[in-house]
Amino acid sequence: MPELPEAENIGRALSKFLPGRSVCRVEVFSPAMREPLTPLLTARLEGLTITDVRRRGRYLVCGLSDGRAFLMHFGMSGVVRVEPPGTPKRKHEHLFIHLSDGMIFKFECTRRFSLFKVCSIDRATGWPPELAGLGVEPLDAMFDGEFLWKASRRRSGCVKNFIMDNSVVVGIGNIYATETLFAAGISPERVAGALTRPECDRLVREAKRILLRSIEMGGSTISDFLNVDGSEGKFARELLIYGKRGGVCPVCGSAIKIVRLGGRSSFYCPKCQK
DNA sequence: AGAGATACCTGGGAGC
DNA sequence: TGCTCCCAGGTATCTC
Repeated sequence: MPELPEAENIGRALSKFLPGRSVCRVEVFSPAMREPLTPLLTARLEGLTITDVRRRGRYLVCGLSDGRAFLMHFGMSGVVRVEPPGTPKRKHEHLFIHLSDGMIFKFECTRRFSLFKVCSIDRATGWPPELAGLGVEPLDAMFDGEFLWKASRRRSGCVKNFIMDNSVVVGIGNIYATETLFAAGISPERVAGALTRPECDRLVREAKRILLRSIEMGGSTISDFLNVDGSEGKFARELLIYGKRGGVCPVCGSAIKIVRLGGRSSFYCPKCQK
């Protein structure tokens, strides 16, 4: 499932391919994902050139020559492909954008949690208004131990839900939150407001390390721009605790426990994580 | 304001 | 084999 590292890699690949190409025609096959796709057909995109591709959290923003942009989010199952004409349409491909060079930009989403819409760009922020309210980028220098410590004061919820809160820090989903807490030796059930300053330092350090490692691993799976997918890449092999139902801790051998937090399964080692 | 629950959606797996 | 049920996930929205 695409999380921040996947969005980063898809964005990097698309930023080498899309800018400079123009939209010839838009084809919509399904009425809705997270929002209806039909407005794309009346958005008069034909003739507009894609100017740039930027990432914010798990969103990608593709600038257009008229000052507007495409806003994309991959939900859980979003896949982007660029293919030549004649390639058979897959079952869950909901949108084709025919480009000036004949290639077709395709958006696939099995579970329809993805977002694809045309939006404006706020002059003050340089980003779509839809993205106002997002928290800091986890790889930004602003995201440090002091930031996390201050942001967590008087927060009574558990630390796992706190670091997954997109209004605090963006792009840390269930998998990376689980792995980060394991690496930092902090129980997912700890009250966020009770974290110590050194614990916040560890959390931030491990989150950055794991995200960067995952970006690096995913990068090598994108060999060309004909198949820019959102698969998990090789990092999935390096998961130490996420999804290890019935398994044991790779550090101490204790049985891995599962607790449901915020409606999501949280794997942790009761001995290594306090 | 913050926290928790719920809905959205589909495919895959378990259990009968 | 075929049916039902549950689970996975991010985000928006609702309630308390």
